[in-house]
Amino acid sequence: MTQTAAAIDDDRIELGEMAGSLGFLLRIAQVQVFEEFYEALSAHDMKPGEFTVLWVIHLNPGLRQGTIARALHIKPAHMTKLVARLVAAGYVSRITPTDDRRSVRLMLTSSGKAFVQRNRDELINFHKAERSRLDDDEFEQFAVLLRKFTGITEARP
Amino acid sequence: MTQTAAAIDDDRIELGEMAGSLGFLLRIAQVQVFEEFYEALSAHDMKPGEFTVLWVIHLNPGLRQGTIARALHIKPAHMTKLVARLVAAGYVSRITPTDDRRSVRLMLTSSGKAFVQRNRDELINFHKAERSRLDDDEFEQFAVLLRKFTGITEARP
DNA sequence: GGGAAATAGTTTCCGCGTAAACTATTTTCT
DNA sequence: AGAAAATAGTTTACGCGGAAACTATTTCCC
Repeated sequence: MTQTAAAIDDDRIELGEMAGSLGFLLRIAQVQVFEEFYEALSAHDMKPGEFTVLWVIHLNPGLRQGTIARALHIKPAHMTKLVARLVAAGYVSRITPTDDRRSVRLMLTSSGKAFVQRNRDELINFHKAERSRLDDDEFEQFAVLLRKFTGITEARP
Repeated sequence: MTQTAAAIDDDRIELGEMAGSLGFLLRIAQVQVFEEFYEALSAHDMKPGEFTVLWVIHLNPGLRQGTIARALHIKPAHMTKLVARLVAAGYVSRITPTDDRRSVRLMLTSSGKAFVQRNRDELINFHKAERSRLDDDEFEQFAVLLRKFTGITEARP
């Protein structure tokens, strides 16, 4: 019997083995991070996925739209719309190269560069140790394990 | 200049400091876990959030719907629909207690109990070390850090 | 060279999850 | 007691993200 005391009194919830489930824990963690991100960024009217794409274009100008989508686990259908928003916002320009007219290569506009420059610290590193329940060492270890778990190394293998 | 080589050759993406962003890493990790979960569970026609709720009801029968929602970071509006699906599937019954007729308390039906019993291992512990890139120690350490990061201890504080 | 297959991206349509407004009930305050 | 405020959950309307089908272009291969 895993069952715990009656629990009809509220706000005392037994999670049991669920507290050992990575799927569950990751979902909660992600929601929390997302909420913080939103709080910090809603002023800029930009969503996490959008800034991530902006950032990757910043570091890899001229990459094909689909390549970025694959790396960030964004589905093509969504990528089309996401890029359209960034273009509409004036941050990104799409270039169809002559050697493969099916594809689209992405660049930052000067406005996009300025935005990334202006917000890089706030948006990328706002998850510093001091703002979380982890100390510096734990924070770093956490990031290491996340990278290993996801298969992300410093540069894509 | 953080910028890396031209990168017009595809499939070699520079993530830069993004690889140190918890928000980014958590998103990728969550997508991967979600995909595995789906693969394993689409046969049962059940989504992660739904099973989580089923599980929590299993461990805490008679809890109020809103209490569960808060603990699992599910918004009330969504909770209503999610519970409706579980009721429609015959797994959950809703009880309006006489002492507070605004509230709804949730119980598993016998069918719901059977479902949880039948699928608990597959659905909760399918993320064992052998299936991930982490070894046993790393896996456990990862879970510990996730719990600390999210503020989830064995029993809700 | 020319049709078949593959590739890049887009469009259409749909479900999940949310915010905001709403209903019903209970609690608080005077 | 009775009005005002708080609480529980629902309904409505909407945006994000995805699957499937589609268009355009390029590559394969006979």
